[in-house]
Formats: sequence, structure tokens, C-alpha cells
Amino acid sequence: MEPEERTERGERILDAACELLLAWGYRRVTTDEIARRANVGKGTVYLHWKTKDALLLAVVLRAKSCDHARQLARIRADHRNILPSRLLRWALLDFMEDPVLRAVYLDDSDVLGRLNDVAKKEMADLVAESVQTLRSQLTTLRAHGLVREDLGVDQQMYACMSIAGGFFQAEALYPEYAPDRAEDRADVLCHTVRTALETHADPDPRLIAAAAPAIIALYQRLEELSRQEVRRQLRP
Amino acid sequence: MEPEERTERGERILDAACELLLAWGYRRVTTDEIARRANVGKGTVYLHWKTKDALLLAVVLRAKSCDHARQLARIRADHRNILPSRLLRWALLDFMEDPVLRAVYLDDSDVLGRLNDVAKKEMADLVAESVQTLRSQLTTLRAHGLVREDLGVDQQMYACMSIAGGFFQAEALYPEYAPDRAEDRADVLCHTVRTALETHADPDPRLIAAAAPAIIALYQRLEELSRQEVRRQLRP
DNA sequence: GCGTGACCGGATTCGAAATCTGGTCACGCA
DNA sequence: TGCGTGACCAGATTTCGAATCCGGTCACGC
Repeated sequence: MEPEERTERGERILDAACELLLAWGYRRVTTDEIARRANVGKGTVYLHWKTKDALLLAVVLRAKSCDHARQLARIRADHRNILPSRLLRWALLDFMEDPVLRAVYLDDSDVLGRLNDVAKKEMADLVAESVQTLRSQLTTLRAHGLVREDLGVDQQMYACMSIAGGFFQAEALYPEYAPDRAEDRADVLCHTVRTALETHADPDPRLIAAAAPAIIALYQRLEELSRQEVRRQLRP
Repeated sequence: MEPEERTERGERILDAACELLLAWGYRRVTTDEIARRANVGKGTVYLHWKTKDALLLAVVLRAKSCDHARQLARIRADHRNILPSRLLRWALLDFMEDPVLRAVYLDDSDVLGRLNDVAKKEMADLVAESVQTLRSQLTTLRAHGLVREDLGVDQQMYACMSIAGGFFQAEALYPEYAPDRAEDRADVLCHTVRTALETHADPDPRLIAAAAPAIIALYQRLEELSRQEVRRQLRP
């Protein structure tokens, strides 16, 4: 079979698995049903992934990888998106849009079941890398005068993670007090991060241009790493 | 029996229940054991509370009520604590200190079991009142020029709740990335809320003095309400 | 030689019996 | 006489073995 045909079949299986995972939740999903929906035999699923967990993990990692790709594309399209406030604004919008990302970030154990724990462990490296990326990003932006220096870098990272985490969770926790439109919620997050960390509401384009290449490189690396992580689930 | 002697016995039962709840979790706590630790017969417990749930709910409500009392005392002791950044700073410190509050805010179902759901329902009124209090507080502070008006009040409430929620959750979620000292974490929260909402880092004492009475009244009402809620669990 | 589904055994679920515990109340002690 | 108590009951929960299910394999066939 052609390699590209094989890849297409793999994607079809991933799509079926994703659909079922969201509709039924981890516990009720069976490899039989996934195979049936993808129009392949059960054994074929195991030609692509060694275990069911590897397959479902791939579903989650693919969602994360797609998100990273979108973020990178956005930075490339408009360099102002290197600012944490802008980037997290988009992250919240992506998160609200994609049910897989929602399930992962909200630890939705109805959907993910024990995949929660498995995924947390498997993604530990990727998360650590994301954190390092954020750290380098903040350091670079500080050096270019785009992020303030009234707090230490570590405190700013702690702030970023807590703030973002709060807005992400708020989606599930206080839906009644959140603004109706997703963009409005994202704008409040953007405002919060900007006032907490950044120097200007609309910074000098020359500063942005100077800082952009280094940060694009960071996110490019992260995007490659996450794509690699999806592939790593496949059989050799 | 003297009313005060009866009250003291009730407190002893509450103490025993609290101790057991934290040590064993809701599921393992029995009324027998609570009674034994409080040196009373099991029937006596039911002279104070109609059900086991009412008793354990009282444990949680007492913790909340104590917290409200502390907050009110702090505002009275230093009127600058009417600012959301200061108040939330203290809230985080209280939260980190008190295992009962931690369990409630983190939805720790190992400790609270199904009390989680019961408590959420019973405390709905109190929570709604807290939200209203925050709303009035922000409105008052805006009128006195202590809180900015670049966001709407509802957006500022959403921001406050999301930010606070994020820092509270971060305690449990990313302990490895949080600053070691509790005060440092609280300071980052304070910084975030201040820059997101407030006008001055160290506002004119006259503005504070002018806004304080109205806000003290708000928190006094909240404190009374929460004390009342604890009593409401008792048998008539 | 790639794809398949019947098949195997460990994991999960089910259900009935056994145990536990919230809540009551008749008793007894002050 | 009345407050405090613990034996008691019924319903909830746990237990544990039987029954079912499903992840993963592999011999077959296209």
C-alpha cells in the first residue's frame, strides 16, 4: 500500500476515534466500533497503533498539535501575536472551539476516563517544553522592553499560568457570570494579561519586529515537537 | 441545660466532625465516631442537627463564616483592604491556610464526597450574595475613582472571579511552578488584580476613607448572612 | 504480504448476600 | 419530668463470585 494511502487510513481511524471519544467517552469506546466507523477491520487499527490507549492519546495529541500549528500561523501572519496577551487570547478562543482541548484542559473524566492520567504522564515532556517556551518568550520580550520588569520572570510565568488557567476553568465553573460572546471573554483575558505583564497596549512595530524572529523560532520548535509526539504513538 | 452549655457542646461536635472529615473524608466519617470523639451519645448529635449532611454542611459553612469574619475584621483594621486586590490577596492566604476552605474551593471529592453537590446547592444563595457584594463593591469603588472604568462592571467581575479562581486552582495544579512562599504567591495575585482593575498602587487615603463605610456595610451584611446560614442548619 | 475477524484471557460488570450506618425512640438516670 | 442515650431497624453500601465484555493476537485467505 502507498505510504500516503496508509497515512490517509490512519487519519480516518483517528477521526472515527475522536468522534466516538467525544460522543461516548473513553469507557464506552471500543476498538471494534472505531474500526467499523473507519471501514477497516479491527486488526488494521493495531497495524497503526500498538494499543488502544496509544490511539486515543494520538487523538488528544493531534488536537494539541493542530492548536500549536494554528498559533504559529497566527504569529507568522501578525507578529503582534508574540505578546502573551494576544497569544493567550487566541488560546482561549481555540480552547472554547475544540471539544477535545476542552476535555483535556478541564480534566473531563467523563470523556477522558483514565486517559486523563495516561495523557498527563505522556504529555509531561511537551508541557515542560511549553513552560520553557513561555519562559524564553517572556525573557525575550523583557529584553526588548515589551514586557515589564516589575515582577521576576518566574512570577510572571506563575501569573500567566494562573490567569490562563482561571479563564479556562471559568468556562466550566461560572458560565452564568461570563460574558455571552466568546470574543468578549477572550478580550477580558487579553486585558488582564496585558495590564499584568506588558508595557504598551499597542507597542512600537519596530520592537515587535525585533523580538519576533526569536519567538517564532521557539514556537516553531514547539510545533515540530508536538507533531513528532503524535507520530511517536504510531507503530514503527 | 444552659443555652451556652448547649452551644459549647454543639461546637465540640462540630470540631470532632471537622477533624474526622479532613482525616477520613466524607465517605468514611460516621456519626458514631463523631459522637465518640465529642464525648456524647449518638442521639445527642441529632438533638443539634437533623441529619448527618446538615452537620457536615455546618462544618463547611462555619469555615466560610469564619473567613468572612476575618475579612471584615481586616477591612475594619485597615480600610485599604476594601480594594479587590488587597481583599483577594488575603482570601488566597486564608484559603491556603484552612484545609476545609481548600477542600471546598478545589471540589476535593476525596474529602467532601457527595457533600460537594449538597454544599453547592445549599450555598447557592450565599454565593449569589457574595457575587452581588463584589458587584456593589466594584460599583462603589468606580464611583470613587479607585477602580478603573475601561471595562464594564460585569467584565470586571468576570475578571476577578477568573483570576482568583485561577490562583486558587494553581495551588493544586502547578505546585512546581508556584513561588515557594505563600506571601509571594499572594503578592502576584494582588499585582494581577490591581493592574487589571485599579487606578492607583497606593491610593489617596481620602478616597479610601470615603468609599470604606459603604463597603464595610456590604461585608458586614455578608458576614451576618453567613453566620445565619450556619445557624440555619441547627434544629429549631 | 497485507488485511481481517474468530478467538483467548484478563479486566470489568452484575447481582445477590452480607455488612454497615443514618436516624429513631423507648428507656433510664438525674 | 425531661434530657441524653445506645439498641434497634430499614435502607444504603460493600463484597465477592459468576457472567460478560473487549483489548490484543495471529492463522487464514484474498
